[in-house]
Amino acid sequence: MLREAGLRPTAQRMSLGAILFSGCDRHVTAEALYHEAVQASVPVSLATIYNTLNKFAEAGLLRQVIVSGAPTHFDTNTSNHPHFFVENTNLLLDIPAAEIVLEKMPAVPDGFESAGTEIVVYLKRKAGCA
Amino acid sequence: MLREAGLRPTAQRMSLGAILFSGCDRHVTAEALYHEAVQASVPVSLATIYNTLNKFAEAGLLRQVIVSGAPTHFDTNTSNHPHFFVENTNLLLDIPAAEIVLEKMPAVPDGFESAGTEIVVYLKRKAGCA
DNA sequence: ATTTGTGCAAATCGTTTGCATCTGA
DNA sequence: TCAGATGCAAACGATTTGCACAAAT
Repeated sequence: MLREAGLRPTAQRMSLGAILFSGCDRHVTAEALYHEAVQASVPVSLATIYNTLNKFAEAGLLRQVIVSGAPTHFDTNTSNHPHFFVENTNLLLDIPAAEIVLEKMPAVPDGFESAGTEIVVYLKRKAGCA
Repeated sequence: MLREAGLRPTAQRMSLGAILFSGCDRHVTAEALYHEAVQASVPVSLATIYNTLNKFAEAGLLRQVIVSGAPTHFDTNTSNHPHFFVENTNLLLDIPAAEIVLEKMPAVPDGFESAGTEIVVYLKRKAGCA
């Protein structure tokens, strides 16, 4: 899988890949993945986590999701789908692509091409619910 | 205007407000607004710019726009509209709300309520165009 | 008189980088 | 052998904060 993506299959990358891709789709931050790796006794540094996540994203294995007020998240589901994000938490949720439909895409200005669309619906806890 | 928003009208806030709201709709970063203010001989510190932008946003006078790979932008157009963002620049553009239509909004999970939707279409320069 | 904002510098957070070392091709 | 990856610690950029002072109610 790494080789196919043009990445050298090193020990760390294989271990991280196993954590990320062996189960269901998931969202991680660098920090969270680092803790998981440490707990799984994967010898890896935080810097390498950042490098690896960025390489994976570059190679199309992961999708970067930027949200306001939280560190960058990476999504193992690389399809173009929107997200919910709960404010003041690290909770990022997929929205099934079917749940939201763009009626019409805006015309891209001359000389440019689209490099992807990000849609994030911010959520807050309803008043009264602890 | 400041008073209506529940903000104390100080000299700095009035000057910054004048820069932001006297012309057409615009997008600024803290750093950019700081330089503008300095050039306009407004005595203000960068920390105050940040405070002011955050207060303005909180009060609903500005809208925060988060983009990947650039500092936070603030939009004087507080209506809920999507943006183009040109990668590796600070160029943020409004997309008229009419240009994009959501067919269907995703159901908000139980116990939460929506706090706003962000839509950003990332653009890159077309290959071959310097 | 009291509350709130300001300025500065220092602190913080997330992330990247320089460099020496190691490792996979 | 040698490009590329790793680890560490230091550097970094954007933003926030603590505290003394000033200004607004």
